[in-house]
Amino acid sequence: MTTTAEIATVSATRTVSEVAGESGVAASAVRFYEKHGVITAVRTPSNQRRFNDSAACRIKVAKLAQRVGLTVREIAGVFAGLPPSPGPDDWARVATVLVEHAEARTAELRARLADLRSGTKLCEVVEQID
Amino acid sequence: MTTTAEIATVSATRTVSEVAGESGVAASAVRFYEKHGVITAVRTPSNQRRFNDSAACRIKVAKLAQRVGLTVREIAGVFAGLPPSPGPDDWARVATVLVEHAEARTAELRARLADLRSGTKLCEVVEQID
DNA sequence: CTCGCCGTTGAACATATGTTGAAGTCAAGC
DNA sequence: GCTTGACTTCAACATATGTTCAACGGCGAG
Repeated sequence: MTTTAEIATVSATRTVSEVAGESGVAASAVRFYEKHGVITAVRTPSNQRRFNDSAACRIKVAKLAQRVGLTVREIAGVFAGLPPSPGPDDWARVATVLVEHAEARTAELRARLADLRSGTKLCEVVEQID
Repeated sequence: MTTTAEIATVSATRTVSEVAGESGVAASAVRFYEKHGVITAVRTPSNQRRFNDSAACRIKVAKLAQRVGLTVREIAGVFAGLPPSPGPDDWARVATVLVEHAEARTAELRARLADLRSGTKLCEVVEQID
C-alpha cells in the first residue's frame, strides 16, 4: 500500500527554479548543492532535475551551517544519513549534530583563548615594571 | 622614559619565518595575513618585515576565529581596534567579541532550526494518514 | 669576494563556493 | 509547425584563502 503521505513525500516534483525560490538561493547554487551532495534529485525522462520537499529545507539548513563554519562537504556528510524525505525525528537529529558542531567549535575557541590568556608569554607581554 | 617592558613590547624583531614557526602557519600565510590586515609589520632598512610579539598570537586567534565562521576581513576588523602591543585587557575584549560572534551565530542556527521544525510545511512533511 | 641562506615581489596555481554565459534540448501554446 | 521559455551541460569568470615558483637583493661566514 501507498499512503497519500508517502506519495507526497516520495514524489519529487520541484524544479531547480522552484527549489531556488523556496530556499532563497540562485538556481546555479541549487545545481551546485546537488553536485556536492547537499541535495539529491531524480531526473525526468527529458533529463530535468526534480527535487522533493526536503530540498529547500536542506539548503536553508546548509546556509545556516555554513555560517557556523561548516564546509559544504561537511554538511553533505551530515545530511548523508538522512532518508530521502526526512521526518521530524530525522531533522531533530541533524539539528543536534549541527548545534553540537557549532558549540564544540565555540568551546574550542573559548578554551584556546583562555589558554592564550593564561599561558604567560603566549599572547601577553611580560608585565615587568623596571 | 622608556621601561624595559615598553622596549620589549614595542620593538618588532620577529621575521616572517619566526612568526610562522611560532604561530604554526606557513610563511606564505604570514605574508597573506599581513596583506589583509590581520597582522602588521615594520620594515628594516633592507625592506624585510619585522613583527612584534603579538603577531603570532593574532594569527593563532585568527585561525580559531575562522573555525567559527569569521572571514579574514572580519577578523582584521576585530583586530583593528587593537594597539600594536595589546595588553591582557585588550585581548580580553577581543576574546569577548569573538565568542559573542560565535554564540550569536550558534543562537541564530538554533533559532532558525527551531523555526524550520515548528513552521509546518517548511521542513516537515505534512503528517497525514490516508 | 664569493657562497649560501633569508628575505622580497609578483605571477601562477590550487581549492572552496558560487555566478554567468553559450549552445543545445524539450514541451507547451499559438 | 514555430516560437518561447525553462531546462541541460560545460566552460569561463569571480572571490576567498592560501601555496609555490622564479627572479632578485642583502648579509654573514669562510
